[in-house]
Amino acid sequence: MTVRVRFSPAPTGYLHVGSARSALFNWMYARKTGGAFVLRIEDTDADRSQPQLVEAIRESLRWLGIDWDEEYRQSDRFDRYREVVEKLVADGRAYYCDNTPEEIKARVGEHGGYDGYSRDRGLGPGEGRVVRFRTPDDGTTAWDDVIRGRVEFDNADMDDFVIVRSSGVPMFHVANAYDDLDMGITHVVRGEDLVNATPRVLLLREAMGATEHPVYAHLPLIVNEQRKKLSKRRDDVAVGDYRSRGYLPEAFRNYLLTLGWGPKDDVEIRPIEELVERFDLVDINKAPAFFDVKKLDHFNGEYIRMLDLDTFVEQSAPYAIGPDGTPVDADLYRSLAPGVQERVRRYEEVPALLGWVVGPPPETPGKEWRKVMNKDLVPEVLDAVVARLAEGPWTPEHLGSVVMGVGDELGTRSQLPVRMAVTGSRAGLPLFEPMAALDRDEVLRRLRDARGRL
RNA sequence: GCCCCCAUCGUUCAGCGGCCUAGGACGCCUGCCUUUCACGCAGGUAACACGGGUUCAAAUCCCGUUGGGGGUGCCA
Repeated sequence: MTVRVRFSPAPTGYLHVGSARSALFNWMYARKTGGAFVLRIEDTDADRSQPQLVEAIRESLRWLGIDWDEEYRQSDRFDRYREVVEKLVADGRAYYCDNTPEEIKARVGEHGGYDGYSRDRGLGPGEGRVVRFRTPDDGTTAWDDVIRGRVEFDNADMDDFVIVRSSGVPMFHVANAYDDLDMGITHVVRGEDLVNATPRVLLLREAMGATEHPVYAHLPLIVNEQRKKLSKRRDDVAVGDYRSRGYLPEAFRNYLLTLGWGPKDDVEIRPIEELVERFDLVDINKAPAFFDVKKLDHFNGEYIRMLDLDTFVEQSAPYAIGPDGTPVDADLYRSLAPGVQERVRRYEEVPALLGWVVGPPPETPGKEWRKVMNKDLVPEVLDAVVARLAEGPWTPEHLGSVVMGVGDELGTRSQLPVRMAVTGSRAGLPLFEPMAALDRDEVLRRLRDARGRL
């Protein structure tokens, strides 16, 4: 039997970290087994689904290198769902119900939820009527989850849930159950927040005549520092945001994979092919995992440093800009790039490294400034450097020998105060090459300004 | 409230009854390299939630406690 998995997002928001991880694990499994990966847009809720978000989701998946073999949209399939629902009604497995939300609230059954009042009233379709699935009153519904082991629910705890809205539009459970059946999905890999939906879908499948069920694998949730499920509201989770902040898709994908799973040989950062080869659903962890941006940054830094120089320059060039957006000269950037490459963990860090080359240096926090500039001999260093830089060749080599020479003569570290004066920071790129790219007057002005502030 | 689930360093993955005086990675700390920072290299810090069983032997199996999470929609 060939494996068929699916990723089924609802287009109610941008692709976020949690869904991306679900998509990724499905994709990994399909690629590992040579199976098919189906993208199914679950847009049955017309009020909340936004068509333009479908393209945004597809775009984020593509960015992550997650490609799909088939694509469907549930809104194209309403007729099919209505047809199976009619069959369910005819078979006595579902029924029309005219109870209003207020009435439902009053009608709470023994186990909570709707008490099934309309079950045998023989209602037909009509204005304001929904279709409910008639859940069994006893017995249990269970499955062997690849990740969690056996999970069991008492049918008595499930109320007769709505499967078709009063608007006539089918809902999640039917659409999902029918599509998995119709599309021959063999493995359902999704977030743990969906476990409670599984018995309902299983019951629905049986009512639709299914004799076999897919293998279910419920992924542990990705949580924030409060250990709560990542939420679009509270947390910074849109995949697109990571993209624009300068994370590499390979790094992001690789990091995502280490949440809930890891290769047995402990080598975490490696080509996707090797990860696919070692991946298996049964090895996925049960406990929720915290999305640790610090570790993501480390992964991203590693991936950035693995890039060949041309690729790095090409990808990071848009970030080589000053405070007002002025781009750094392309040739200059290229010559500076090796130094940039080993210093950034995200491309968005690039401007801080060389914005001072095309714009004013950033305002240095007073504490930082004093730490460097309140040292002995700083005035002497700055005075000497200003004096000796007034003329002479304007090359990195000469700047270096002047600054270092002053330090040698005065027996102090001369680079730090000069760096602080010129770049506004005590940390950064090797100083003299970018410094030589500034005008002599500009450098002298910055040095004198700093001297004046002492 | 009711239903379902989870529990190893601060974080993450490993460990599926003896190889564990618990390993890797991130973070953090120290040192080396270096007249900045970073990279790199060498070290270090730090965990089996608790209580009962089972067993010759438990981080590993069972039960309970505690703590945490998910769900409980005419959302998916």
